[in-house]
Amino acid sequence: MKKDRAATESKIYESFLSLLEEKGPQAVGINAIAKKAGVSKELIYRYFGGLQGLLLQLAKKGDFFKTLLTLQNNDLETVESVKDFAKSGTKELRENKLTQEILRWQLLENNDATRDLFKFSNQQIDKVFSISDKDSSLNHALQLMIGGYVYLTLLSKFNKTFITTDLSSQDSWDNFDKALEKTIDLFNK
Amino acid sequence: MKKDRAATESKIYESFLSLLEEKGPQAVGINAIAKKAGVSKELIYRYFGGLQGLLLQLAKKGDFFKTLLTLQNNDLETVESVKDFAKSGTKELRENKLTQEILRWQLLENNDATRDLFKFSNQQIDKVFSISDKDSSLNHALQLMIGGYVYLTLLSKFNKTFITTDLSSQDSWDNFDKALEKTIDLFNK
DNA sequence: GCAACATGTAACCATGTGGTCACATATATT
DNA sequence: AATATATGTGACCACATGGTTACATGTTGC
Repeated sequence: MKKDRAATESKIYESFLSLLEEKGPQAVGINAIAKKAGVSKELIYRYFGGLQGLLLQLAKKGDFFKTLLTLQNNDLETVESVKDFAKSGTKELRENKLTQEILRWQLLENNDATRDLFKFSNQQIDKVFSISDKDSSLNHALQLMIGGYVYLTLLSKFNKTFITTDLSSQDSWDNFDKALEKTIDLFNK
Repeated sequence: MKKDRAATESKIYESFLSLLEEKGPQAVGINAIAKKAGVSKELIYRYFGGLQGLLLQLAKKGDFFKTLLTLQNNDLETVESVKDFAKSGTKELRENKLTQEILRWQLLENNDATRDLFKFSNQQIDKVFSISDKDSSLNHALQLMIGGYVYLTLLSKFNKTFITTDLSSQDSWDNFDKALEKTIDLFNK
């Protein structure tokens, strides 16, 4: 039997990530992770300090919101740049399943184990989305719409429609993008 | 020992409701309900057909969205009536914890047990929020904002802030309402 | 009163959970 | 080579889960 701690740690961490990504927060447990990694769960406690440690590791590595953070460098002075930013942001959100599951998780609980992870991911969100505008109404309108985007994205995992909108159709998301752009325009007129 | 089936059924159903309302979907289980009702769980199977039956009962009784449905009668022709409707809707959502937990539940799973409940509650949402406007952009903008309201409401249970906004402050919700109103205005200009 | 039925309980089952344990085996150190 | 240490395993624990069973007791109809 070969022994390779680095490889084992990697197997555990990757199993944890893919489990979260594929099956959501509810499916993430010590037993499930150990089984998926093909390893004794004792090692998860020994190497990571249990589930809490794995979440902390995820927080530190922070391999979510990457794309959004690179966009952060863009100046957001012109209306066009804000619109571009919004469009990239919504796309990133729809494509990044791991981020989605972390956001879903935040709607379920907030305890010692998850606190660090959420704290970090929220810092990321703050960095990206803190668009301080003179017009506080625009700020709140944008925050509502961003929240709406998150909500509809999470909802689309289990629901085909929201009110009259088909969440499985790319057209719908294009329309949401357009509505978002138009709102930005209207507030800037 | 007194025997009163009606009273027992009521105890079970009420325990189920308050458990869902207070602790969310994850806390709702046969054992927990039976324990809270102070009754043998066998009776839940016998009288309701298990958890699935309880959910079905909730769907049929449908004692959520009541306030919103009475508002439905308002004509939504004038801009002012749409704004009033929006304001009442957001208030109702923030106050109705049971509705909130059902909406939260929809973000977690969709299986045989929950299907009927979600189907019914979505029909209610559709009735209330199907504002067909000539301007499809306004429609999508409103849907994003409604979704955002739902998201932020659910988020506020475990999180104090979203981006820069204090979710525990009434002012914040007033500002969201104002932003919603202003958006409606801008689209109608 | 007595039989039939409705109502209620507690024990039990298989399974799953997080967590710990003693132990085995591979790798490093002396 | 012998010893110490790092790595890995499987059994085990207490507890909780959904679900079923056998049984006891209250209520009703004859």
